[in-house]
Amino acid sequence: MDVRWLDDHERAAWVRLAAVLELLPGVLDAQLRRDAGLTHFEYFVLAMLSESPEGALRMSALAAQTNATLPRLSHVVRKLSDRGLVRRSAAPGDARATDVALTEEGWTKIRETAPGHVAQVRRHVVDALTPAQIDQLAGIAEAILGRIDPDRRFAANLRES
Amino acid sequence: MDVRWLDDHERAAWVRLAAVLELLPGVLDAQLRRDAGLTHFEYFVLAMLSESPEGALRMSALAAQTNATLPRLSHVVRKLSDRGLVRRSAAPGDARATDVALTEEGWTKIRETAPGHVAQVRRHVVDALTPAQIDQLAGIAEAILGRIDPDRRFAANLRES
DNA sequence: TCCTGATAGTTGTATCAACAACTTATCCCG
DNA sequence: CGGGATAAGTTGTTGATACAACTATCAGGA
Repeated sequence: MDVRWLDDHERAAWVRLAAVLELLPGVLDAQLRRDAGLTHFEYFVLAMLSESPEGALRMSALAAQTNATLPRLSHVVRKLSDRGLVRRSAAPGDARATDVALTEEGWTKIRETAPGHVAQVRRHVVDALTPAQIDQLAGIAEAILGRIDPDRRFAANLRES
Repeated sequence: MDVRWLDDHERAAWVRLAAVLELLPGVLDAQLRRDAGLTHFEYFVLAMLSESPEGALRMSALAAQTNATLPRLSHVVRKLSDRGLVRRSAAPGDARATDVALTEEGWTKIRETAPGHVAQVRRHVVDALTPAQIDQLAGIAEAILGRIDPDRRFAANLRES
């Protein structure tokens, strides 16, 4: 088995990407925990709901949009429900299914939280790049997604405010 | 508080980057768990050791290079030690400190594991990009790191083969 | 010398995510 | 109109990480 190792350019790029992969999630998570008492994943769940018509989604649809397994989502939704941010209701027409909807407090929470999160994204990512780099980044990430998520189960309708 | 929301270009780039942030670690982790029974973090620990002179490092130095807290590293090293991949020894000259070194089995493990991991990185990242994009990516990641890790505590001596 | 503060690590606890097992309901085909 | 197969969620258990508390050692100054 002979290995195609990375050349200098490739390694420089990968090493830096790996560092971003390691550090950036922690930075975003920390701000949300501190300022809103939310995990990044919990924030993302609320955000996806807020962008759906009526602020409600079927559990399995929500799981697909957030790239979560159903068990994971179930636990998280239960806790969000305990905190009064979402409400669960039996889905009309299919007795197996459950619909999740933002409560009034949930709407308030996401409206209050989004600006700080966007500011964080701006500070640490968007504003660090030139307009040309922004477009390059879109192309690069798109190309990588073509490999790791070929049928766009996840990234399809992503729209983080 | 008026918010500077993201425009279309910015959002396109961020949404895709966020998707990569969400999916890529899982892909890399899965391959290592399946083929080597190692967490990505455990692999990274072994890799950092393998690139140090003598294959040994002080605990705190290893923690810095892997961006881990000392408690986290302590737990992981204990388990790697139980599996016979590393050995802990009192550091000469400072009775507080601990040196961690790869065992012969540890060397074997990292040599066997590296090719598959590099292949994975190639398949999902490097080979998805043009040479121009490789260089763009290095620049973009570098710029982001300038914001999230200004004094390069982490990315300094990163050298993932 | 001795005392204070800082450094290096370990251990224990609570939180979060992955996986497996289970319940209930729906679909579809004979 | 059964009945097996699939789908939707929930619950329980395990493994992993963050955080806090603790022990032991070193460094430096009164």
